[in-house]
Amino acid sequence: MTSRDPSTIMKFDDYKANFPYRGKSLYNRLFTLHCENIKTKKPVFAVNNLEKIFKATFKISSKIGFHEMSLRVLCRETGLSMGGIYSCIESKEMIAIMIKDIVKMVSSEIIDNALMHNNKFQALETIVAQHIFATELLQPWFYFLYFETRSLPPEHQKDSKTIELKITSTLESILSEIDDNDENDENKYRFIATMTLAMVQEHYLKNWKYKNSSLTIDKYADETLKLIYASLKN
Amino acid sequence: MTSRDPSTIMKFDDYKANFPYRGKSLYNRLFTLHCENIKTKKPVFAVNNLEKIFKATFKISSKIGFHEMSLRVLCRETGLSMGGIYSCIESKEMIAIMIKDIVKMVSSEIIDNALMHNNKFQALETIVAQHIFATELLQPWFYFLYFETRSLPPEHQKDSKTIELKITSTLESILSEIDDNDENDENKYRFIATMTLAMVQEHYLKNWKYKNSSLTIDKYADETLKLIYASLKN
DNA sequence: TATTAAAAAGAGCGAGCGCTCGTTTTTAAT
DNA sequence: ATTAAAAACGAGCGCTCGCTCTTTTTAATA
Repeated sequence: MTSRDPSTIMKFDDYKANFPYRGKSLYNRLFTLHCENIKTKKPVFAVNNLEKIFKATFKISSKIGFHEMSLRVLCRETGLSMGGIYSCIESKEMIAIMIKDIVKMVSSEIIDNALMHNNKFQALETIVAQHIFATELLQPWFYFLYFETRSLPPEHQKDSKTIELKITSTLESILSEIDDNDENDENKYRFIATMTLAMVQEHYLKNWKYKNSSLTIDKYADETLKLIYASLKN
Repeated sequence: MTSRDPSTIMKFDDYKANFPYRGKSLYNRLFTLHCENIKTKKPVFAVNNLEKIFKATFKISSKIGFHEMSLRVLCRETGLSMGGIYSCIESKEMIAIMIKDIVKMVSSEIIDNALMHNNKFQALETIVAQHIFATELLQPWFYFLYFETRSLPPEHQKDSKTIELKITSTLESILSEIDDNDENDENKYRFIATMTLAMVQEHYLKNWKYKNSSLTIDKYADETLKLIYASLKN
C-alpha cells in the first residue's frame, strides 16, 4: 500500500447536491420507464400518484412487510381509490419490481463512477462512500429491496442478487490492486469486500440507530474505510 | 491492550458437542415450554410433528416469506393434515413466536457464558465465537427471526430487538474494558460492537456463501476477532 | 357554456386465506 | 380380540385478498 490522500474523498453534501434521483424527478423517471404500462396518460397526474403510492408503500411495508400490505390499506394511506392506484401501476407485484429497477440503476452508476478512476485508492473510496451516500438518500428503496427480494418473481430475484455480487466483486478486485501486503491473498480480499458490504447494509438496514446519532454519514464512511485499511494491514 | 492468548479460544466442534439445542431434544424443549397450549398430549407424537412443522416452515418461508406460506402448502410439505398441524400448534402466528423464544434463550445463554469469564479477552472471544457457532447450528432459526420480526405481534417484536441490543451493549462494555488506546472513546466501542454483530449476521444471513467455502467457521470467527483487534489499534 | 376525453371512484368478483369441527383411523392397554 | 382414548383427517366456514369494470367527477378546449 503506497499512498492514500484523504483529502480527495467526496463529502455527502457534494454527492447529494448532484444526485439525480431525488424528489419529483425520481418519479418522473419511473413514469418514463414504465409509461407503456401506465393507463394514466398525463405525466403530471401519474407522477403525483406514483409519489404517493411509493411513499405509502415504504411507510406501510417497512412496518409489516410488502405482502402483508393490502391494497385497501394502501388506498387509505395514499388517499387514492383502488381504480386510481391501478391506473398508475400494472399490479401490486410491479411496485416491487420498479423499486428493484431503481436500486439496480443507482448501484450500476456507482460502480461505473468508481471504475472511472485510474487511482485505485480513489476508486475504493468512491465505491464505498458513494454507496453509503446513495443508500442514505434512497434508504427506503434499498431497505425494501433487501427485505422483499424473496417476494419478487424469480428472474427479478436473480437481478437483485446480481447487484450485490457485482459490488463485492468490484471491491475485491480494487482491493487486490491496492494492496502490497504479502500476507494477504484472494480469500482475504473477498472477506474484506464482503464485510464492507455488510457495513454499508448495516447503515441502511438499521438507520434508526443513526438518524439522531452523533455519527454523521461522512464519519460513517470514513470509519468504514479506516476499518478496511486496518484490516489490510492485519 | 495488554495480552491475548489465542490458544484459549473455543473451537466449533467443541461447542457443537455440548450444544443442548440439537435434534429431537430441541423440539422436546419446545413441547415442554408450550405443552399447555398443545392439544396433542403424548410428547412422542407432538415432538415428532413439531419437528416436521418447524423444518417445513424454515424450508418454505426462507424462500417466499412466512406470511406468504399458506397452511395448505405446509400440510403438503409436512405430510400432515390441517387438523394434525393444529393439534400441535395454537396458531400460525405462534410458530413465529416459538422461534423467537428459542433464539432469545440461546442468545441469553451466550451472554451469560461470556460474562462468566473474569479475563475480558476471553469474554470477548467467547461472545463472538459462541455467537457465530450458535447461529451456525441454529441458522434457520436466526435467519427466520431476522426476516420475520416484522410479522410478530408488537410485544414479541420488542423482545426480538432487545436480544440484539443486549448483545451489542455487552460487547461494547467488554471492548471498553479491554482497550487501553487513548485515541478510542465510547463511540468507537459502539461502532466496533455494531460492526461485530453485522459480521455475525452476515454469516447466518448469507450462509449459502459459506456452505461450500474454504472459509471454515473457526476461521470466520478468528478473522472477525482479528478485525476487531485491528480496529481497536486504529 | 357545452363538449369531451381523461382521471378517480368504489362496489363487486373469484380465489385463496387461517382455522374449526364432526368424523375416521390409529394406538395401546387390557 | 376388545375397547376407549388419542391422533389424524379434510371439507367447509367466514373473511380478506388482488384486481376489474362501470359509473361519476374533473378540467381543458371549443
